[in-house]
Parts: sequence; C-alpha cells; structure tokens
Amino acid sequence: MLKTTIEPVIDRILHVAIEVFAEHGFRDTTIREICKRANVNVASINYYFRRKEALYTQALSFAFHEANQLYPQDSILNKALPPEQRLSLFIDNFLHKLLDNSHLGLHSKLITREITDPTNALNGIIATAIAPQIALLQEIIQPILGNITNTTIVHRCLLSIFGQCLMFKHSRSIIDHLYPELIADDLAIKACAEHIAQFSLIALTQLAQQQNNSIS
Amino acid sequence: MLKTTIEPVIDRILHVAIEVFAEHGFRDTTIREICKRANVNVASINYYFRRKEALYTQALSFAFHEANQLYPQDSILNKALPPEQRLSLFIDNFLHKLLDNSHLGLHSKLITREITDPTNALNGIIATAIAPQIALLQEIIQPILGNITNTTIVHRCLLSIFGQCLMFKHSRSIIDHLYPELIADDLAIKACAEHIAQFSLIALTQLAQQQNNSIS
DNA sequence: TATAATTTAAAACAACTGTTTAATACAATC
DNA sequence: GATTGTATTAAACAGTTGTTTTAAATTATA
Repeated sequence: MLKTTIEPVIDRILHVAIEVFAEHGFRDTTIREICKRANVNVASINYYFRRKEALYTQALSFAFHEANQLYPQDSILNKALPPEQRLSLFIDNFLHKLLDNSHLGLHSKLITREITDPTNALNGIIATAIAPQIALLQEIIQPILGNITNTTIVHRCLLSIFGQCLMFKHSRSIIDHLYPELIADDLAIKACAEHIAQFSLIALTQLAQQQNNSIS
Repeated sequence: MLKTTIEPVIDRILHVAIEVFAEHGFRDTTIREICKRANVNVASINYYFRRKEALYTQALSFAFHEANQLYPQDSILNKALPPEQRLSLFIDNFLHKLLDNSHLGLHSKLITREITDPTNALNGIIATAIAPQIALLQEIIQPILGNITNTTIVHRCLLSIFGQCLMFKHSRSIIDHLYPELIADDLAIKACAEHIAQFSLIALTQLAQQQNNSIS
C-alpha cells in the first residue's frame, strides 16, 4: 500500500509536530492530532520518540536548523562592512525571520512560544541559538557605541533593539487588530525593519556622542 | 464552621483564579486546582460563574481594574507638563506595572498571556484597556514628532517604544537567564525605564529634525 | 523459503478534564 | 416552626489525554 508521500514516517511526524506545536503550544498539543495530520498511528510516536517531550525537543532543534538554512546570515557576518550597514542587515534578517508567513513562520512561532512560556527545553535553546545571536548584535553595535563599554548600558541597548523587533512577533495579536497595514506584505515589513534600524542607529550614535562630550 | 478567611467565597475564587490563570494560562488551568487553593467545591465555580470561560473573563477585568488602581496615571495625564517629561513618566509607570513583583505581578502576567496566546477575551481587552494606553502615548509623542504626521510612521514609533518596554515582560525568561542584573531591584528597573525614555526621546527628536530639514 | 527484526495497527489503560446531578445544610422570611 | 431561596457537598458523567499492550503486517536476513 502506498503512503501519501515518499517522505519517511519519522520526518513526516517531525514536520507535522512543528506545525501543531506552533499552533497550540506544547501542553495543548495532543499526540492524536499530530498522528491524524501525519497519517500515522498513535503508537508510532511512542515507537520513534518514546515520549511527547522528546518529540517536542527534537522538533525544536529541527526548527532552528531549518530557520538558519533558509535565512543565512553570511553578509551580516562580514566584518569588512561598516557597522551601520551590518545593523540594518541584521534587523532586516531578524524581522523577516520572525514574520515569515511561509512554512518557516511556524518555526519562529514555535520558538516564540518557548520564550514566553518556557518548558525544560529553554536552557538548551538559549545556549545554542539565542545567545549567539545576541553576541552577534553586540559585536555589531559596539563600534557604534564607541567609548560606551559599560556592560549594563550595552545590554540595555541590545534589549532596546531586540525589543523593537520582537514586538512584531510577541504582540502580533494586537498589531493585527490595530495596525494590520504595518505588516501587510514584504514591502511593509522591510519598511518596518528600516524604521527600527534608523530609530536605533540614531539613538546609539547620539548616546555615544553624549558619552564623548561628558568625558572631554 | 468557620472559613479560613472572612473574604466572601466569590472574591476568594476570583483572586485565586487570577493567580492560577497567570501561572498556567487559560487552557492549562484546571478548575480543580483553583478550587483546591480557594478551598471550595468544584461545583461552586459552576454555581457562581456558570463556565470556566466566564470565570476567566471576570478575572481579567478584575486584574485590569486593580492594576489601574495600584499604578495611577494622574501625573502622566497632566497636559501642562512638557511632553518629554510625560514620556518618561509613562514609560516608568508602564515598566513598573509590567515588572511588579507583588501580587499585581500576576495581573500583568495574566494580561501578557492573553496577548501572546489570545482567547476570545482579547478583543474586549484591546478595546477597553490596551487601545486607550496606546492613544495616550500617541498624544504624548505627537508634539515631539512635530511635523511628522504620517500615521504609519507614528505607529511605527509607538511600537518602537512599547516594544522596548514589553521586551522585559515577554522575553523575561531570557533576561532572567542572561542579564538578571538588569531587573534585580526597583532601582535597576527605574534605570531601565530611564534608558528607554532617553533612547526613544533621542530618536524621536532626531527623526522630527530630519523631517524638518528635508522640507526646508 | 524460513526465521528474525522492524514497523504498523487497534484496542485498552489509567488518569484527568469541564460540567452536571442530586442530596444536603444553612439562612432568612412568613 | 414550617417554608422558601441560597449555598455547599460528594458523587457521577462523558469526554480527552499520554502511554502501553498485544497482535498483525511488513521487511530484512540467513
């Protein structure tokens, strides 16, 4: 008897799991729902993954891996570029990752869920996926901040930038309701990314300048 | 037989409900857990509130009401104050509301949950509680933005400011993990509020100035 | 082909869920 | 004091959950 796809059962389960976990979260996702969509028996989950939690953890790793492949950061990593440009590229890349409406959108939704309502998997995610991104942004803005080396201040600036981006993801329900035109299409998203980059660059530059003035 | 408190049963249920809903979210909260903590029979919920959803809705309204009472915005509403000062006050008020560690912290957690993972109650909350706050911030920053009247740009600026604040709530798990010193105590929170105010004010002012230059 | 290992399937299990029932206790009113 | 409306209780109901069992089918191996 032919299956609906040639895709191996275990991959089919993982793909569907990302989908359903993203939609309903870990606790509200039922194994039976995943099995129904993946067209496999409930016992298969236990056979391949032992427990629901193990399936969830594997789905998360898979999501990160795929997200990094679909939105590469090569140009951002290029240290030869001026920091202002790298900042723009970083924000644009990050925002598009967050607001992706394709299959990948499920990934960022899954990760967002893990941040706002953590499970045991969060620590691993912070270490392997989130911390490196923060470190990258810090490396980018440090030259802009110039003489500002106080870590607390730098951290606050990092959060200011990430906060502006994540707003579009974490408070999506409100934006959809009040300002849907802001994220209507790819062009609108690009404009938002440019706004955040401009808004942040102005602030960072001016903060650095004020620091210089206070020293001299 | 004496009850553990003199507080009426219905109030006891509501208070405990806020607590448990904030901890576990609507769907993961069980009526039995609420009843256990409130020391009432499971049938009492049905007796007083008919359905779990009705209890949730009432708990949400109650949370907003209490939050507004504990963190009044009188000074912010004073239109005689300069907009720069009102902006600082607004951000400080908002951030303290978000990061309150007392009983009220449960309220903002409950509301945050509703934003990131909406139920049917969201529409009502946006209309009665969220939209007015956004309108207030818009009223405050409009004078700073000066000639910038393009609504899309204004909306993006609003989101930039709210995003910086909400970062501390929505991504609390990450901040607790990586930068716990940023929100260690009331003083640290106040410093964060000042940072956000300064960061935003610089950007808003400069954006307005650039607009003026491009016109002339 | 015969045997073993792997994969799928249906059904059952035990625990938990929101909600309802039916019976009782309590309070106020007549 | 009997009666009425309110409040509380324990138990049951019907449905769902993660997980396991047991058996059948499929595939690989000898």
